[in-house]
Amino acid sequence: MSIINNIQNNTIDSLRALYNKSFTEKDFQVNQTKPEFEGDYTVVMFSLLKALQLSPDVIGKQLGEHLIKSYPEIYTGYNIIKGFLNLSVADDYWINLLYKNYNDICYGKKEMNGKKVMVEYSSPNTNKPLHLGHLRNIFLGWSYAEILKANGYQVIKSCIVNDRGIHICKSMIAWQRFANGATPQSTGIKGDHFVGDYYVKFNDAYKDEVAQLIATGKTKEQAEKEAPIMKATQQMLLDWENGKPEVMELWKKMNSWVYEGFDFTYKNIGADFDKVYYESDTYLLGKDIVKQGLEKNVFYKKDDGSIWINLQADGLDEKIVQRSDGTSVYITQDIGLALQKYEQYKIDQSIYVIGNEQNYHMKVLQLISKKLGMPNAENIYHLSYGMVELTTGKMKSREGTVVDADDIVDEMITTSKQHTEALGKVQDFTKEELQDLYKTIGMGAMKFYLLRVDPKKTMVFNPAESIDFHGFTGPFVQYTYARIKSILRKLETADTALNQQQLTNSGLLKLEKELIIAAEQYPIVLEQACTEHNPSLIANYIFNLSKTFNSFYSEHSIAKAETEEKKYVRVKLAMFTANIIKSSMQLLGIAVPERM
RNA sequence: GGUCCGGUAGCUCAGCUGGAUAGAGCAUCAGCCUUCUAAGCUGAGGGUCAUUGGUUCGAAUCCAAUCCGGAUCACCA
Repeated sequence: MSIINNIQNNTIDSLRALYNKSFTEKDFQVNQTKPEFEGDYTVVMFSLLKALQLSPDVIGKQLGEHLIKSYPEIYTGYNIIKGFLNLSVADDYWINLLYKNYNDICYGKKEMNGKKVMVEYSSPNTNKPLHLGHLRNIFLGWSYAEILKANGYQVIKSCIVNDRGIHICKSMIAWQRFANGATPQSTGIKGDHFVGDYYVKFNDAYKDEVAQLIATGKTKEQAEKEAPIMKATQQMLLDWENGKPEVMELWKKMNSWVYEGFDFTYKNIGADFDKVYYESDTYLLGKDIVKQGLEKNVFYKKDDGSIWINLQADGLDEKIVQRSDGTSVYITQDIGLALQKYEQYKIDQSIYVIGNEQNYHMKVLQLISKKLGMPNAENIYHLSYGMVELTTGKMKSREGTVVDADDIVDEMITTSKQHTEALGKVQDFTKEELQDLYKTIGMGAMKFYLLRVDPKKTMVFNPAESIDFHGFTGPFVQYTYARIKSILRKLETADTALNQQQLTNSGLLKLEKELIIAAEQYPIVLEQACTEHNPSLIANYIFNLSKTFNSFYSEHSIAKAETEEKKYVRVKLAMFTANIIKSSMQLLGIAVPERM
């Protein structure tokens, strides 16, 4: 049980004993005491005054005395300032906590709870390579899936690949017309970039054709509709839907190039999936559901044959679920897939990591699912994240300001190499060890940078800041870990009798206690990150823990502690910190080096 | 126009289920390496928490209005 829980329970019990009144933990707040006051944790008494009809001084005194008397193993002192009851917690309490947990690599994690959750993240189109926005999505989804696991859930990581549609046909048409049979192999260009280049070529050619048509006197709308390359693309989509062999073959070939490229990137950044869905398999799903919905009068048919749902009673609008020509729209397949996920895996929760531009769409999806009475409708959760912008504004593919995922990853690794070489600390590393280290640090910086911000907020990507390895960064935390491991290695060889030290009680120094208190909070943070769908809580926490350790480290020597007993405590403290850093960074997808 | 999200230090962000004098990092300035890794530590300056009103013992936090920025409201996905 956490210290805060203890204080809440003890306070409730004491108040009942003292005043014969019942309170819950919601009736008063327990905070960490501000550094300028004496004490470790504080009970805020203002909210109790009315119910008890007593002054804060009286309540504080009686409550403080009662707590010390009833729980001497926890509370050693108190003081009252205005309505704040500041409690001092016994050093033994902290030391026991330290000894109990310092070597537990599962500290903070929960037992399996029997619940199954699917987390869908990274839903790429197969006509363009991944970019910075995808990275935020992928890191977020992956990390949140790991946070769920640490909180006792069974997790299925999934991905839906948007591998069909008009946008895919665009790159296919462009390849047919402009490639002269070129392939990623023949050009040496990574498959997803290769295909993406033809998508760009399509748009260039399309723009030219539109301009020419306008020059002949057509309006812009006419020109956009009539441009031959666009017509060819639309024809290709029809051919695809009819399964025309040469179109299918080209489609398969070009997608396979893209997948090869994606696989490389996913592997490079440490993303993985348990189940991959393809839109080409799922786009027809949902039509049966539409039919059933029509019978149940959830949907209705307009005169032209199109099928709709009216969501006006829920504050939304009418929404089409099937076109007049009988084909399905985006939302239709999503309804189908939502049901399929449930039926295939019997999941208790279905989480979608998707950008906030689709907030409306996801709201509609959930609402329709509910109205259809789908079993999992209540448990659909949209983990909505904000866009990544540049210091110069939004990323726009048309203006070529999109930051490519592979490029930025390479850049981070190169930068970490330069920093590391400049510091000259790891000259005895082998080539392979160096490569590993550069990647660990570069990826650590990148992931931490994208994960440290509250997911739902739009964030600004500042290139100079992202490659900074000082302060609130991944490498700062990694460095803290490496320093601890360095100390522990030396002590291991120097002093094997360390574990035999007996402990008397000589009290904890301020920074020692601060560090234990910070470590004690990890399980709460881990749980909070889960319930709030927010990995940034972990990033913020682990930075704070690392900072606390670094202050402690510079102030007090571990190896040359004042006494053997102090040394013993500090070694445990260092191990505790290192274990928490390692396991929490793992939840962010960030590795920590033994040396750097 | 409707709906949703946001506005906190020069910049990037915490804090938002109301609590003590609003915090970090970067940048700027001043210190600290013969002592466990200086990718570190210590300190200084820097704020009308968008504005106005309300709720109360107490508001960056809750409510209302206003201003500014963004997203979305397709027989696109």
